[in-house]
Amino acid sequence: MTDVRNSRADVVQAAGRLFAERGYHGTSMRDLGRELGLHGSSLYSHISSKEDLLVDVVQRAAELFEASARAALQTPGSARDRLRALVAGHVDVLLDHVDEARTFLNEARALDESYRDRVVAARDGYERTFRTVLADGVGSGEFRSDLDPVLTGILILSVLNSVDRWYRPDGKLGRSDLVDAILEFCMDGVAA
Amino acid sequence: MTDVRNSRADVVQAAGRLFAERGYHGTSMRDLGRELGLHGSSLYSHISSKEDLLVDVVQRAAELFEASARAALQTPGSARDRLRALVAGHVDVLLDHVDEARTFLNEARALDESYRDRVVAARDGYERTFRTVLADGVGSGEFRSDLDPVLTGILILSVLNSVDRWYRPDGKLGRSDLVDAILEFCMDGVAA
DNA sequence: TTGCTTTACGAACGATCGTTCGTTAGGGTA
DNA sequence: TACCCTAACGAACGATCGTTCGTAAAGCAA
Repeated sequence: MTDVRNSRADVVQAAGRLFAERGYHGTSMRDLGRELGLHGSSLYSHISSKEDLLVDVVQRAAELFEASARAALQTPGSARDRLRALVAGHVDVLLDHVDEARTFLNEARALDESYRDRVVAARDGYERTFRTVLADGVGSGEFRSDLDPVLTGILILSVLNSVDRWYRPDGKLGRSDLVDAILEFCMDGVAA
Repeated sequence: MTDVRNSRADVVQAAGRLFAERGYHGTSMRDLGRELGLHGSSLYSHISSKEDLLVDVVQRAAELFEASARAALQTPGSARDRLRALVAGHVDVLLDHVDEARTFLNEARALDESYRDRVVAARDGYERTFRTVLADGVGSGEFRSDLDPVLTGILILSVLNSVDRWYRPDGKLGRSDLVDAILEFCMDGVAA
């Protein structure tokens, strides 16, 4: 009844799950097959290599982060509002797509050079979005004038990228509470 | 001449380097041998299994972090002084022993259950040190009374554990500048 | 000198790796 | 009905994995 056959998307999703949990090199094609109730060799009906899977997962995460940043930049209002949107968007991507995000953050080194370069470029561009908003806020007088946008952007992203390591959505800390807490922790060092 | 033969410590150190760079599963014994100018099989004159190496590297990092925390706790003065010592000590361990620290933080999942449990316990104890100092500061009125020691400890450690991902010691930001910047970023959200 | 210990070699082991290939089962379309 | 295409099988490939073993060279102790 319900589809017993798998699609390429199913394979990519399961790959993201295992790559995030055990790492790319810690996941064999037979492991991945077992996750879907398949033989390892059957996966090649959907993909052409294991690295293809990693590329797909990482690319998907990159797109999600980029889309989130683009949306946040279009938030009307102050630089602080845009920073808030950036942070909230990052948390959303991280928590709604844990596997892809984790793989993006931790397993990109397993890609070979050309793909890895693209990941680094994506990461740089994303980080630059934070820097830009921070610099805007400094320019408009919203943030402290001696704030270093580069360093502050890095520190905020450090906090954000660790969220999935400790946050449990079933606890008493709801997601919006989480975003508020992070903003408070970071913004207090930012406010003018 | 200078010793041409390797000791167990050499092997463990090289293992830390490769595990940090490529991950445990991404490093073969023959890779590790090549790093030392040896055949893969020769490593077994020094160790009894690959996992032994991971245990050694991770254990060494755990000891370094624990020793740093113990020393910081004995710093005389205010809670803020002890927090400063904790942060500076963490940065020192992270930057002076990058490979062990990175492996400790990222590759513990490759350990089998009993060892992994011990790493988690060590991590919890270390985190508890931060919580304790933060709670002390709240109790003494140094830090904001509504500060959540658990959450704040996690956020500070998030910043700290990412340092090795971006900090380059040859840049214009010296190590003490780095510690100051982190403290400022975190403490502003902490001060009463 | 003789002998012991440490370190390294290099062939070889079985297991597992990513992947290929010929085949088959089944649902959708004509 | 006949056809085709997708998804899956399962055996098998060569490569590499962690590891074992018998051996040899070198330094130190007797």
